[in-house]
Amino acid sequence: MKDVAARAGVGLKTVSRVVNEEAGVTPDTVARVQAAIEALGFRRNDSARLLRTRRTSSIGLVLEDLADPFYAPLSRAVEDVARAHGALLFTGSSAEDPRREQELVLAFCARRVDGLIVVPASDDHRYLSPEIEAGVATVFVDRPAGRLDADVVLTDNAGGVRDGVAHLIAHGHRRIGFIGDQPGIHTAAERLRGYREAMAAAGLPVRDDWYAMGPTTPDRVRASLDHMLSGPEPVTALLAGNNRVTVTAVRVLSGLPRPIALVGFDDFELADLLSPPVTVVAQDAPGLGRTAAQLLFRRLDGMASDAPTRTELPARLIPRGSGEIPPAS
Amino acid sequence: MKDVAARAGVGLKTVSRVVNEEAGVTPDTVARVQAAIEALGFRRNDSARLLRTRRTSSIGLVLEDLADPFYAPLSRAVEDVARAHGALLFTGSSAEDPRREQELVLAFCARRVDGLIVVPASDDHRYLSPEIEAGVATVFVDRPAGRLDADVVLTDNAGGVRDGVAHLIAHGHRRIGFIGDQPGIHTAAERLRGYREAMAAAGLPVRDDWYAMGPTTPDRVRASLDHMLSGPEPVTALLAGNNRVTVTAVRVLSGLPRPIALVGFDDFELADLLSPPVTVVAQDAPGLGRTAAQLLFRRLDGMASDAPTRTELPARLIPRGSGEIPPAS
DNA sequence: CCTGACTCTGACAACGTTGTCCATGTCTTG
DNA sequence: CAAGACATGGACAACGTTGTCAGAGTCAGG
Repeated sequence: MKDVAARAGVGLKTVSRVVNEEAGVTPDTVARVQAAIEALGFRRNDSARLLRTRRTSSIGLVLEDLADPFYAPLSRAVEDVARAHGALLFTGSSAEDPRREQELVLAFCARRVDGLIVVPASDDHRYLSPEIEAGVATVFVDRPAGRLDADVVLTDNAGGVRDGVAHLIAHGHRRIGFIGDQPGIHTAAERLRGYREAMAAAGLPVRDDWYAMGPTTPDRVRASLDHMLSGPEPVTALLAGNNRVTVTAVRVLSGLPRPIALVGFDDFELADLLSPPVTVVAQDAPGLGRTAAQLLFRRLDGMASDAPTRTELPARLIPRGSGEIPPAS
Repeated sequence: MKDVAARAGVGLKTVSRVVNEEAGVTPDTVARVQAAIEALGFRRNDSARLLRTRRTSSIGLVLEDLADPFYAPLSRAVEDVARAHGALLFTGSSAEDPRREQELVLAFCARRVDGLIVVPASDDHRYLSPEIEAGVATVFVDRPAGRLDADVVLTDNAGGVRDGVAHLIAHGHRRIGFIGDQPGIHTAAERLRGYREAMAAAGLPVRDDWYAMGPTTPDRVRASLDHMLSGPEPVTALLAGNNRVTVTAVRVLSGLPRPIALVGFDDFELADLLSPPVTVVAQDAPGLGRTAAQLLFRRLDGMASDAPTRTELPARLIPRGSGEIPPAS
């Protein structure tokens, strides 16, 4: 910048003014400075600029896995909102590891991001309160923060599962199974709750061997499913608690002599091309990201100190056929 | 930091030393400083630090769409390598718009990222040469840079398609169709080349109505496919030039009275669950990202000025059945 | 007791920008 | 023509850190 000033024969501050398109510079001078910038290939150093202005125009996004088909569109939505607000996006995957989540979050804070969007991997976010007090706007998405009162944007997991189970009930099922992720994960617990509520609302019992919670590896899902199908009162329909479960379920069910009704949680590409096409309860992944990001920027634009909010986005049942298979009589 | 120094009763530089775990500070002093840091909730401002050290420990990734099932795992692989090198990752989607690509790249440069990984959306990257000369390591992925000599990591697109076509030929096909993306896109052109080469290698002609290049919207793909199937010498097998084409092709083909052999380019989840299971030529998306990122950090660690390299990763044929349907006699 | 070597520590400048404030020159108006 | 208003430009400090260097203290050996 010094070089540019020298070459254009003006003061440092004048170059700054030109770069920032501030008013109060003669067109003639502007031209001279522009020429010098061009000639020297000068590019403003935003790090320095931001050190001075104390706004980095960047936000950090921490999620479980950037490559996950659910989080990828969420990230993209966040990115779009960030772009609209002139901010750049740092991303990081926590891989469901609380320590890694914290590392990432604190690294972003050290970079002095303006705001943070976090899909919690840990259940204790008190480490964040000094940062929040220091002015880092923070929005949690998909799962609520642990031991911290902060903005959160969620899917109505319980409601979605209720709709899914109700769909199965409406098609004549009475013995319905549920396979979900580890109960410590908030979304998994919520979905289980939805399952119980829907069954209860229809006056149906829930046998202990009709539901299983735990890691959603193919082996485990397969075992749980076998168990549900071979007990004294085998289920005639299954609600799969997330997309990994759904995929494994489709594999197992396709090998069965007669089909079993299935509703999956989370939509996935090509669900409509399977046979039978898979009915799902779809979350609005881009919606979650967009909503969270918009909330973040609203905080940044002034409503900083309002009370934390909780937003719930509906899940949507997409009937495709697999939920409409009637129970064997 | 000033406050910390005052509270601990030491000089500014000593705090700096403690924060950076530099040697040569009495354990006693370290403890006092640590206590002060703790008490004040101090966190080093990396922006300032990086202004001084001229290394931001961050890299920028520009790709077409963060949410795309091909690019998401690529990003994740880049992120993992970056983390291993202690760097943070900026991401941005160009949405195949050259202007947006340039905006993102230059914004990252203004932030003084150490390096850049770019999936080109434009065909002219000369705007990058001043940055590269200024020391920003740059690696292109998936497609080569335009009018610029730079590192690039590619899939062997032509080779992959050759294998796919050879697979179809091996199963008795002679009239094979190809539907690809717009010919201006490097990967699409390469794949078309592979198709032609494989046909030529087998001594087979290629009729003009056997291949179609253009936007891969469902409508267009459907039209192209109809055309190939209804001409005087209808194709008996299809090579789909990317995953969007594959999906549409599966939809159309499943409605046909008798099946047609299909090989898709790019693997996709659940391909094995469709009926028939879809044979594909799979790219190694994480491999592309990993290789590019590793190359980037090698550049950063010293081999800055070596000549640009070109790396080609193989594509892998995954036979699943849809390519083994014999031609109607 | 002096010297030299060594260990800690702190003052200061610098990184590249922007905000503040003042100086200069020009124009308008009474 | 004088005086004030306005437009333009520049000097300087500051943002929060680190690199350089030199000063202060400690210790061992002569």
